Amino acid sequence: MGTVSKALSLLNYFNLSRQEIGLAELARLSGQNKATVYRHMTELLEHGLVEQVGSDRQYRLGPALIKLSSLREAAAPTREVSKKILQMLNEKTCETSHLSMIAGTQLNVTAYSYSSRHGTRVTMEDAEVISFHSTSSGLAVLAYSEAHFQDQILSRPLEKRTAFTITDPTKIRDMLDRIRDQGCAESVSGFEEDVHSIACPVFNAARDCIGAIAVAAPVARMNTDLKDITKDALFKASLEITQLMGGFPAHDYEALTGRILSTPLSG
Amino acid sequence: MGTVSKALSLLNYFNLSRQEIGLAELARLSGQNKATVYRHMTELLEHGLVEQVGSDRQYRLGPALIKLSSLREAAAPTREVSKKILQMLNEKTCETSHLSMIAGTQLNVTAYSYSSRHGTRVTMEDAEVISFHSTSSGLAVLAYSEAHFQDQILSRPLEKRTAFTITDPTKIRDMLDRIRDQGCAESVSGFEEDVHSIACPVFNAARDCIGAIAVAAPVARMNTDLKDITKDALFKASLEITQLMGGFPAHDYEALTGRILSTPLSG
DNA sequence: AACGACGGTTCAATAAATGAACCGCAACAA
DNA sequence: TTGTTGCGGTTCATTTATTGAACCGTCGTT
Repeated sequence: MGTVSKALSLLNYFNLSRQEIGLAELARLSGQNKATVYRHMTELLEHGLVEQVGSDRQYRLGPALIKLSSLREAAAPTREVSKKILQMLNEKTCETSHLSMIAGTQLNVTAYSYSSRHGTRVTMEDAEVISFHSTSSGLAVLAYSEAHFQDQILSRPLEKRTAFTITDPTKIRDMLDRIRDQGCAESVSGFEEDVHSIACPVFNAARDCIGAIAVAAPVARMNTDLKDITKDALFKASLEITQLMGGFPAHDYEALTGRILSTPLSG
Repeated sequence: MGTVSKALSLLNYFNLSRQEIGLAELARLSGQNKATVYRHMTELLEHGLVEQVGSDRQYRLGPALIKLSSLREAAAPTREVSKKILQMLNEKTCETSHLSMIAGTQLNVTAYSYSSRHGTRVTMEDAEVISFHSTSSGLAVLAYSEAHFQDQILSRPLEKRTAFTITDPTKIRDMLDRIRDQGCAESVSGFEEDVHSIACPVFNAARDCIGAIAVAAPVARMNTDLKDITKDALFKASLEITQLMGGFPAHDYEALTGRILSTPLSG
C-alpha cells in the first residue's frame, strides 16, 4: 500500500457519528505514527479535502469535496438519474428504495427515496455503509462479483448484526448460487431487525457488478403480493439504472431478466 | 511537495470541459512520469476518487466523492445554509447570487441561485472556477486576504478575459485598498461581457477570508438604486453566512459593516 | 508545581517513490 | 503484409522522500 492510499484511508474515519477527529485520535484509529498522520492530514488540508476547525484544531471533511462531487455529478449524473428511478420504485411498491455502490471493499448507500404511503417506513442515513453478507444489496453484489472479490469479502470476519444474521461463509456461498438463479437477493432482518429487503445488481460498461438497487419494507408488510410487485419493478429498475450509467448487465443476468420480464406478472 | 499532494493534484485536471482524461494526457498535463501518474491514479482508483470508463480506460472523477461530500455536508451544512441566504439575496435584488470559496489557489463557485423576476439573468455553471483579478468575488477575497496570498495570485499571469479586464497588478492593488474602504468589491464586464457584479467577503473562525458572496446583474440593470439595495443586502448576507459557517468577520470589516448597517439605507 | 494529553516539529535511518525502458495491443499508413 | 505511432500497463535498479522516536510549547487538571 502506497503513501497516497495511507493518506486517503484517513478520510474513511470520518462518518456520520464521527464528524470531527483530532490528530491524536486519528493516529490511534489508524494505528499510524502521529507525525505520519500529521503530514498526511496537512497534505489533505492543502487540497481542501479536510479542514481544521475549532480551538483544538480538529479535522473534518473539507469544502473541496463539494466542488469535486459537483464535477463528478456533471461528468456522470448518477445521483440525479438514480433519484428518479428510486422514486419510480417507491411509487410502485410504496416502500423505501435505495441504491448502493461498491467503493473499494465497502458498500455505500449513494441515494435513497422514501414513500409517503405508510406511516412507518424503513429509514436510511446519508452515505450509510452497509455490509455485504447481511443485506440484500450486498448479497446481490457478491452474487454477481468475481470469485476473487467474493473471497476477499467472505474471508473477513462477518459481523452478526442481529439474531438472524447469517455469518457462515459456506451458507452465504450457497445463497449466492440461489441469487444468481433468481436474479435477486433477499434479506430478512439480517442487517436491521424487522427489515425485509430485496435487491438486484447494477453493472458498469464492462459488465462488472458495481452496486445494487433495493427495496426495503417492514417484515410484516412484505407479503407475497408485494414481493412479486417489488421483484418485477426491481428487475426493470436495475436494467434501467445500469443502462443510464452507461453499463450493460452481465450476460446471465440479461438473459434471466429477459425471460422473467417477458412472462406476465403473477405468483 | 509530498507524494500525496502530487497524487491529489491530478484531480485538479478534471473540470467541466475536461471530464475524462487518459493516462498519457494526464502525464503530459502534470509533467510527471507516466508510471508515476499510473500508480497515483491506481491508488485514487482504489479509493473511488476516480474511476475508469470506456474501452480506452480514461479516468474520470469517482463515486466516492458523492459519499464524502454527503458526509461533508452532514458535518458542515454549508451548501444548504448557503442556498437559503442566496435565495434571500435574489428575493431582495431580483438578480443572480452566488457564493464562492477558496480552494488552494483557485476560487470555486460552490452555490448559486437565480431570480425568476427578469427574463434575462446572469447564469452560472456548477463548480465553476472564477479568477481572482477579474471578478468582484475574487477581488473581495484578495482585498481581505493576507499579503502573501495576494502576492502569490497577482504574480501569476493575469488573463485578459474581456476588453474591460484589468490585468495591471499595480492597479489591482489600488483597487484592493478601495475595496477595504468600502467593504465590497465591484466588477463591470471584467469576467464576462455585460455582467456587473458586487461582492462581499466571507470569513472562517480564524477571521481569515475564505470566500465571497456576490450578486451579478446585466450591466444595464445595475443602476444606483439596485447597487444600494444590493450592497445593503450583501453586507448582511456576508455576515450571516460567515456566522453560519462558524466564522467571524475580520475586525476592520466587522467595524465597517457595523457602521454602514446602523445608518438608514439611502443614496 | 507537577502531570498528562494535546498539536506540532526535528532528523537520522530506511523504506518507499521514481523513471527509463520495456511489453502487448490497436489503429493507421504505406 | 509490414512498419510506425501512441496507448495502457509493467519492471527494477537508483535515489529520494517517508518514517517514527524523541522532542517542544501549551493548555487544563490535579
